[in-house]
Amino acid sequence: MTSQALQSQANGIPEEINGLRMTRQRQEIYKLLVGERSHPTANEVFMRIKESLPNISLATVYNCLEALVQHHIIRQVNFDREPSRYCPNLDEHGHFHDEATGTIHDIKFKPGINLTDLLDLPPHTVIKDIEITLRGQLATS
Amino acid sequence: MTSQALQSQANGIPEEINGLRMTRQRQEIYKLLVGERSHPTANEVFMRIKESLPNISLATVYNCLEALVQHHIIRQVNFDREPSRYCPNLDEHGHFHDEATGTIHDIKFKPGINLTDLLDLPPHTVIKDIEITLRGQLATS
DNA sequence: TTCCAATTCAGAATGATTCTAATTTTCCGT
DNA sequence: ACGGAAAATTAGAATCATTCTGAATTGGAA
Repeated sequence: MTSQALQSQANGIPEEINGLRMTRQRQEIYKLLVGERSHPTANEVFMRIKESLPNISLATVYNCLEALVQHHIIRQVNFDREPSRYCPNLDEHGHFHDEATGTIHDIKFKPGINLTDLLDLPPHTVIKDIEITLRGQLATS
Repeated sequence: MTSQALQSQANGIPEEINGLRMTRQRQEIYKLLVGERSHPTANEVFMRIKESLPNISLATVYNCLEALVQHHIIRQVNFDREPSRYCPNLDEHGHFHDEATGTIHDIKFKPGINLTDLLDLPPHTVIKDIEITLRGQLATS
């Protein structure tokens, strides 16, 4: 392979992210997630990814998603006990679940807000992760 | 039954809460939840409730918990895709999951905090429910 | 090339939860 | 109290997202 190998590939995704080797399957899945911000489930990813990788298996989709999550390349989002959804937005943000349409929307925090300042936490607590989820409806008018 | 039936029973739980008839099973499950604030799973409730109701079935535990949740008598709490947990605390609060011990702690908000004020929500949004979950560790010293 | 580890794969297994259909209990009008 | 309808309970089967297993493939280093 040419010097290109050192930088990135035709599809623009580097060979390695956060110490995770970006195999073809991982690349395609990551690209799909970045492309459509619809917070798809593993099964939805599986169905859509077949266009580019017709022989991929569902187990691989789960494997890849888990690897991407563990290397902090994407985030896993859960609503109640529904199937997990996956999100390429790494900024601190919440998720709003529109009950009318079933769609998920990223919710930014207003500037200068530090969540932990607002919570009555026990002293010496080390917070690794905060998740905020909202459920409701986008008014029609 | 005497006039007692109109007010409440020996165990102190009324015959009806929020329009839900409090059967023996629902009473015992609710009492157990109020008694120990450990946020048990359905299966943990099932195992512990057998002391007072040896013949209860797991399906009934699920039925009762669902009925209590739907009538806003208790709350269902989910962490990632772990089994659901149940919580009798109806005040608005978050949940802190201590990774070291696996225990769940209720987290109050500091006074005067309105969560929705801090979020960059789309206009005309009707929020039905907010959930805040934290993951981390209680420092040892 | 050759070897070893990582990855992928298909299908089986798991486990929390829900469903089903049959009983039992409760409610209410008589 | 009595009878019937509705609600609740029950045991076990079914569901379904996810994880596991073991074999096959791939990739990278020597």
